[in-house]
Order: sequence, then structure tokens, then C-alpha cells
Amino acid sequence: MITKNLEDYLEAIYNSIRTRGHAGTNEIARDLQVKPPSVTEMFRKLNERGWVNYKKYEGVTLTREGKRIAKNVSDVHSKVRKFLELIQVSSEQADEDACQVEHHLSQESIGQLSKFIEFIENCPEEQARWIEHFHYFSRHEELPAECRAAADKGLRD
Amino acid sequence: MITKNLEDYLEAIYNSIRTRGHAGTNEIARDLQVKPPSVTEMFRKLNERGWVNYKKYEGVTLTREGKRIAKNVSDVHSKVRKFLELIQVSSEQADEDACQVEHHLSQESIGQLSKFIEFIENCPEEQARWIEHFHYFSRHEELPAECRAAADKGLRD
DNA sequence: TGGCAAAGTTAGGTTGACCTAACTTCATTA
DNA sequence: TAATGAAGTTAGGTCAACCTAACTTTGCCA
Repeated sequence: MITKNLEDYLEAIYNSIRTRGHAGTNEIARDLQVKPPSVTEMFRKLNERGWVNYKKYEGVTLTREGKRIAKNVSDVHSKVRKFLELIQVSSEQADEDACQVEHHLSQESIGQLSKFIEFIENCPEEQARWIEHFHYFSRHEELPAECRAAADKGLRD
Repeated sequence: MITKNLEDYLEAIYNSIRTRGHAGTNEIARDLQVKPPSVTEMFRKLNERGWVNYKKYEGVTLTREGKRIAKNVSDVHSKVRKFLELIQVSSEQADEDACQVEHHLSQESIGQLSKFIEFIENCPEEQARWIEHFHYFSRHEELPAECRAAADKGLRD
């Protein structure tokens, strides 16, 4: 069974290779905010389980299966981050929280979150104004005039 | 420093007391899907840290501070669950995922999520139709006719 | 080309959370 | 009131993930 931690390491390796071209012990240690010996140990575990190719002093590369897992985690990560940014969480915090949350959502929730984001992105401009209304609401702690008028109307009816 | 696990125990104790009137070792063990000795051990830790009053063979009650923590966690839990239900995750799964996610959100994200839910709930009927549109989209994998018409119009303009 | 700094590893230890097996306490009822 | 089963605890262990201190390897350049 894979643990959330191992998933984190796979994701970090995946990102490191994409952005730096390689994944070294110290780099991953910095990324995950742990000390190098912890990384060496995890590299060995990932190697035993067949998710990375690890040669001492040469860093790691992902196996096909390791890459598949890393990509899945990374996809969930970006969906969660996107959602948090949509509801106006700062991008640094959104990224940080996504990193924590990514391991804890069921397939069902991930699916619905994807649909939700897709919906917002494909909604025609006119229909999607609600998200701007939310942004206003988020900043000012009250509904924008346009909405309040509608709400008042609703009350009168 | 409090750990996510201790938070989980506090929440479980809080819920047990609310629904059953007391929190016994075996009950909490069942709730958290662990064995009774694990619970006894955690009860002692929570007691040492001043979050519960623990007397051997008599179960636990929450201290003022313990209750505060439990209530916070529980509030986040219900917000996350509410959101997941809004995006059409089944209530059982929403509850289960909320339980996992509740410990991993920053104050900022929790704040924005609250606002988001509040926004949806206070949005006047007319403005809030988008959520129904999303529900349609979620079931049928395409925008409702009403939205598509608007989107097509948008393209022509 | 040899020595040195940076990168990486090994050894040994800690901590949190969990377990099983065996024990004790409690509460009930014959 | 004594015995019995349920509830709870203790003892002793495992495992994942982390650490520090000390060591080895590598790559570079004087």
C-alpha cells in the first residue's frame, strides 16, 4: 500500500524533473522541507516498490508506474489549487493547501470538483457573472448592489 | 503542538458526547476504527495536555479548551461537507472526505470557503440559478439548453 | 593531479500512532 | 453474594517518518 508520504515524494520528484531536469537528494529535501537522510531513505523505499530507479549518488528517475502515480497526484493538486484560487485564496496559500488536501479526496470528490471547475470555465460569460459577484462579496462582505436589488425584489414578491 | 490525530480524537469525543451523552473507550474506538488500547493511550495524552478530563474506567469529558478545539474542527468539517454536497458529492462520501480534509486547510482557505457557502446561501433565487445549472451539468455532462443558447449567442456577438 | 567543498549516505536514535495478548475493573443477574 | 461477560487498561512490540552526527563519494579547479 502506498502512503500519502510516498505520494508526496513521487510528486516532488516529478516536479523536480520537469523544472530542473533531475531529482537530487538535497533538492527534494529542500522542496519537502526535510533533511537529506530522510530523502535517501525514501528513495530506497520507492526503489524497492518499483516506482523510481535509484542509483546511489546519482539521484532518481521515475518508472512508468511511478510517473503515473505522480501525475495523478499532480493533477489533483492543480484542480484543488484552481478551485481555491477561484474562491479567492491567495495563490501561495492555495498551492500550499492543495499540497495537503490532494491526498485526502476520494475519486468521487475529485470528479465533482473537476466538473465544477469545468462548468465555471465553460459557462457563458453572461451566466458566469455570479463568480464576479462572489468576488465582490468576498472583498466587501456584502452582495453587490445588483444582487441586493434582486434580493429585495424577491422579498417584495 | 497538537497533531491531526489528537484533533480527530477530540472531535470524536465531542460528537460522542453530543449524540450519546458520554464518550467511552470502546465507542471512540469503533468511531475511529482503531482498537481500544489505542484510545486509552490517546485519552492519557489528551488528559496530560489538558484537553480532556480522564479518569480510569470512567471515560472522558472535554475541558473548556478541548471543547473549543473540537468545535473548531467540527465547524470546518461541516463547512467542507456542505461544500462537497453542493457540488453533488454523495452525503456519505462528503462526510468521509470532510473528515480527512478538515485538518489540512489554512485559516485563509477556511475563511474563503465559508464566504463561498454563505454567498450561495444568500444569493437571491434568481441569481443563484447557476448552481442548478451546475447540477444539470454534473448529471448530463453538458450545459443546460438555457446556458448553451446564451453561449451560442455569445459566440455570434 | 590532489585536495576540498558540496552532495549524498550510513548508523543509530526518537516520536507518534497503532497493534496483540493478557490482565483488571465494573455491573448485572442467578 | 459470587461469577461472568463486557468494558477498559497495561505491557510490550511494530512501523513509518523523521532527526543528528559522522562518514563517503563526486566534481571541480588551483
